[in-house]
Amino acid sequence: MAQKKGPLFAEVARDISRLNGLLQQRGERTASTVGLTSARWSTLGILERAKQPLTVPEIARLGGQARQGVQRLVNAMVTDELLAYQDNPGHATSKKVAVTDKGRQIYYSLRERQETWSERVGKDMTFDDLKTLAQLLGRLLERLDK
Amino acid sequence: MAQKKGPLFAEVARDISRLNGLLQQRGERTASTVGLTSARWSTLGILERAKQPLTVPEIARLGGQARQGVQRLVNAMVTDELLAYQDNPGHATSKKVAVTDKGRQIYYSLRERQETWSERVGKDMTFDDLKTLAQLLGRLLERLDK
DNA sequence: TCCATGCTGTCAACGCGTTGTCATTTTGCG
DNA sequence: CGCAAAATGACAACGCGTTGACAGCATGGA
Repeated sequence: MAQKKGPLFAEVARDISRLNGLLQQRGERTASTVGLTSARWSTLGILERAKQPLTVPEIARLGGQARQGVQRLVNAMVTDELLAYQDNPGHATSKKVAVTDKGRQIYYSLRERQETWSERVGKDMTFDDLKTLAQLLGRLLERLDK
Repeated sequence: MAQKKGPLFAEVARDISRLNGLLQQRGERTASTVGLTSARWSTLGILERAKQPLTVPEIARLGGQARQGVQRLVNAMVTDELLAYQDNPGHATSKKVAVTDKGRQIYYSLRERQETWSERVGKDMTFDDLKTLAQLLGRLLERLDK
């Protein structure tokens, strides 16, 4: 190997942490305009992308989070009528979680807003840059996931 | 523009959040072997990279965090003798924060460990890949920071 | 010099992630 | 079929990030 990857990797790790903070901060701000938090927003996103009701542990696995935290979040969101529990034919106690009309409506209004924002942020990156970035991050993710 | 960047950007954002989680989890595990947390580790890192004592607000700015949270962390680390307050000639109440010998020793033992780990993780990425990744993340960071 | 403005430390409340534990249900294997 | 192992919901404790508020110090301009 010509050069050490370690320091470079450390820089990447710092950048990711920093970016995550900025993105979350931005997400928090955007989401708050409709009374959401970024955690709730991304939970809605997971369910919408799945296009079907999921159990709490399934949501947790898809989001790479502890099921206990997701449980707490989902319970709160059910109380707020963004989500609703449905009976799960295959399981007596682990109910399916579905997005309500209210939740869906809020989610898509945020999606629009985020769309225009991300277009603006990505202004000085080409489509290919973004694709490369997504590809590299994906590889890293795959590597770290196991 | 040939294709929409929005969805791609959303994917990048999700990847960053996910990677941040995995990296923090890993950092937590590594740091815990010497009785540290990843937040304390990165605080030590900021001070070591600065190569000089800093005030709490300076640390917060460098880390992109709220000064109140950093203050709490630093106070705890001073109690644990990882950091120490020094008088600040230019300011009566905002003391400088310095790394103690104990803190420095722990930090560098972690650096070694992280070095070998990151070499292993970066195994299936070339040096150029990592460089490209760092460059793209840096651009994004710069864009979002303002 | 004085005073408005900003910076700093501290305390509090909150959101959200983690891990651990426990009782209960579900599962899959012998 | 039966039973051990895994999955699930719940509750708790904790770490660490945020914002808001408030009092005291620092700084710069009138």
